[in-house]
Amino acid sequence: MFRGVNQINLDVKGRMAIPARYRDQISVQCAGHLVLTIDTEERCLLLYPIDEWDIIQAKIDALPSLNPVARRLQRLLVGHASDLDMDSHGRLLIPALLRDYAGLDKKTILLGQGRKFEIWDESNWNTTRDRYLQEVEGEALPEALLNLSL
Amino acid sequence: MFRGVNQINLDVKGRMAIPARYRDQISVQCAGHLVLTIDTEERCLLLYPIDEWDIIQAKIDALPSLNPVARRLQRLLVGHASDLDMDSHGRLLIPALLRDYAGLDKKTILLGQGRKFEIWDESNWNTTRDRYLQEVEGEALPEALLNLSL
DNA sequence: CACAATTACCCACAATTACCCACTAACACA
DNA sequence: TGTGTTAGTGGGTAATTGTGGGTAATTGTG
Repeated sequence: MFRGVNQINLDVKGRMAIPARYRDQISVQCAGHLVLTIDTEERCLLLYPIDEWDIIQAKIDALPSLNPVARRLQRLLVGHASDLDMDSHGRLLIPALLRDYAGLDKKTILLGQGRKFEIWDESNWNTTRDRYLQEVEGEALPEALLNLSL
Repeated sequence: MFRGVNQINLDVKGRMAIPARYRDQISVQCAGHLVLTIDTEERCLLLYPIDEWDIIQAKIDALPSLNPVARRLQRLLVGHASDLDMDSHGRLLIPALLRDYAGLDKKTILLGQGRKFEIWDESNWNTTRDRYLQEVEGEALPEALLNLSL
């Protein structure tokens, strides 16, 4: 289970150094083999260990391909999915197209989200997070959440 | 069960010394392995023993991830959750991003809250506490609270 | 087939963090 | 009130991690 925020600087080549504390787990789980794709709701990227991605892609493939919503998901998610490998220093080269999609330049945020990571442009993340903090208050919570005691 | 207020000074490296009376329980319960995340209502931090946190994260993970409110909670809570270990002197290094979120500089408050702790900037805590004292007067209590005998 | 652009691999330095040690303050007990 | 013990605080050092950049190999393009 991945969690936690990390501020990471991309270098001029567009490489992102994965924080050391995640590397062991990534090496064990998927031998450093990851898949990066886009998030369809927000301008951020999703980073999956290959084994987790395979499960997701299987689900997407199983959707009825005549359904337009399903087709759209297939094109967006599978279409943008890129295979990445960590280099010897635990870095990932983020493909230029995906960098553009998420508006990444230098300062980026890596967000642990359980089975996957999210990658955000730092300023985009800050504004989005502040928006979330505002919105969470006073909104109708789904029933499952009402019983959540933190 | 943790309880009580403690005024604690962070040192220049951002470390917080856990009061000695809590250390034994923390060591026994979770071998000094804790998780720190943000509170979404107030600008303070929540500190959980790892076993308590695992329960919470499992609940959050189980929420439907297409529900926007659930997504937001996942991003805020899991996204900010950082693993911390007590050092040999019972201190925790508070990550810089979380320190910023809660506005911690030197004088901080550690608040025992049952299964977890809360960490506040001291002046923020004082104003918030005073506000609470004001608000409690004359407010309508939910039924569950009316039957509470203190 | 040659050239340019990109990518993979490697090395070097800078910054951060983990670990350890030392000092001071607080407290309990005689 | 003195003494011993524990807790709190500060900081030094070594190892690890983050960052930058060079060069060779590979790929794409004309």
